[in-house]
Amino acid sequence: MSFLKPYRKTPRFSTLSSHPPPPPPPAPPAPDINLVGKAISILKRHQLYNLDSLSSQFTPQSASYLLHHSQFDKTLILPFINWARRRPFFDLKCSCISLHILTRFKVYKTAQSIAEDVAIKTPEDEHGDLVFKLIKSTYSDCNSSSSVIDLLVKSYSNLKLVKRGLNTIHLAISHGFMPGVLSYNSVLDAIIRSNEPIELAEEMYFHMIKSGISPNVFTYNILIRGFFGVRELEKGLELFSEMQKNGCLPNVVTYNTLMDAYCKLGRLDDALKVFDKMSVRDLEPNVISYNVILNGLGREGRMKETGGILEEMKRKRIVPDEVTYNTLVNGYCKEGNFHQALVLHDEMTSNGLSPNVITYTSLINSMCKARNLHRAMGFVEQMRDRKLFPNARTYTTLIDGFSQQGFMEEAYKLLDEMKRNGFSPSIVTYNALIHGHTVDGKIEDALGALDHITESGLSPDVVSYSTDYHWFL
DNA sequence: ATAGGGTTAG
Repeated sequence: MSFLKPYRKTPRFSTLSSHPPPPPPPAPPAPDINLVGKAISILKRHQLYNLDSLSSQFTPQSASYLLHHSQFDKTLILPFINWARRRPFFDLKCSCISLHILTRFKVYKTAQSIAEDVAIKTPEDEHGDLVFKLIKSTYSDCNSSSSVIDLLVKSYSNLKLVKRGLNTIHLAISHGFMPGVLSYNSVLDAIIRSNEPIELAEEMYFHMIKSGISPNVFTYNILIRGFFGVRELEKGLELFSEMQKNGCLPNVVTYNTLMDAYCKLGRLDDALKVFDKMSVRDLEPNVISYNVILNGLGREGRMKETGGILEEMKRKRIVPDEVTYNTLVNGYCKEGNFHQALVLHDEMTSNGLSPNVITYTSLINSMCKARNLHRAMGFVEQMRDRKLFPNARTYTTLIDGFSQQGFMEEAYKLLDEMKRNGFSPSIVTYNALIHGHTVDGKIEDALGALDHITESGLSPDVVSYSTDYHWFL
């Protein structure tokens, strides 16, 4: 990981004949001490509403000055930050000072939200150097600690800005800071969620150990999910035993992760073995454990066995949640048992749970698959009556439903509506349309839809081409 | 303050 470029030496002192030294940069305008004094006294009297009249007089310098001056007065500074953070004078430096203050007072939620705003507002800071420099230069004046680095890395990771997260860790270390386990965990999670090569996650894992940070149960859970996700079961299982060797006990999340991974690989029986192992280890399965198993049964067309599982949940007083019902509704839909799906849909409401957009998307999908578009649209109506609105997946499901039967005009109307409502069509949406044109026999339109993919910044995938390919045969 | 479950295409 070295980006060393050949270093070109420039003479430290230029020749006598050269230009005079550049003038020092202009000093920033001084803070308005008067204004700051007024603002502080308003804050001391808790008259936040009176601050608004001063808003237009504040400069970044005055705000920084106030932040710095009153940084230890918690009841004064927190309201000020909340008031100031969305105002125009609240610049990058103000944000950084606030991050130090907020993490010192453990007000992580606000801190993270400010850090994310900063990240979004500085897209040119691709590697996070600019923000890091500011954090470092304000660090000691704010009596900060390395946890501000954790917060920053976590915020980058939340936005899947992997490069910035990774580079911030490296910058921090090379400047003598100590990123904690949270920095590593969040960046590992971001790597895996953004489908970066798993080797990168592995490299960071080794890096954290070399830097003296011990992985915890979160670290292992994140990595196990990552390795199973790319079908590297041996590596995942290796970590599962490694964690125990290192004295880190797997928890329910670890077991649920393993079970779900097995289910998604079509190995329900292995998932059930893991389930049994849990009770041997004295760990109680929770509602998520059961949902994972129910979903696994549904995927293999074994809905008959769900009854026994639900019984067991009842015995153990584990209350089915929204996800449990959605899983069951979806399972019955896939089996073509609409009757049972609707029974559960009703049971949901009578148990105080509300069917949501996912429940309806399952039902709509099964109606589309049964080629009953009328009933599919009926469910869309029902959704609207319940103040639920189709999401991108619902639209894609409907577009596919209409396309499958060659109703392309309706399909494109739905595409329009989808865009109007702020959803971006995905590659799946376009592939459904392409397939539709092979149904209605309009090859030019199929190729046109293929063009729409690239126009919208996506790239066609195997499905796009294989759909087309059938047509040329 | 970080980890796990449910909806879409050939």
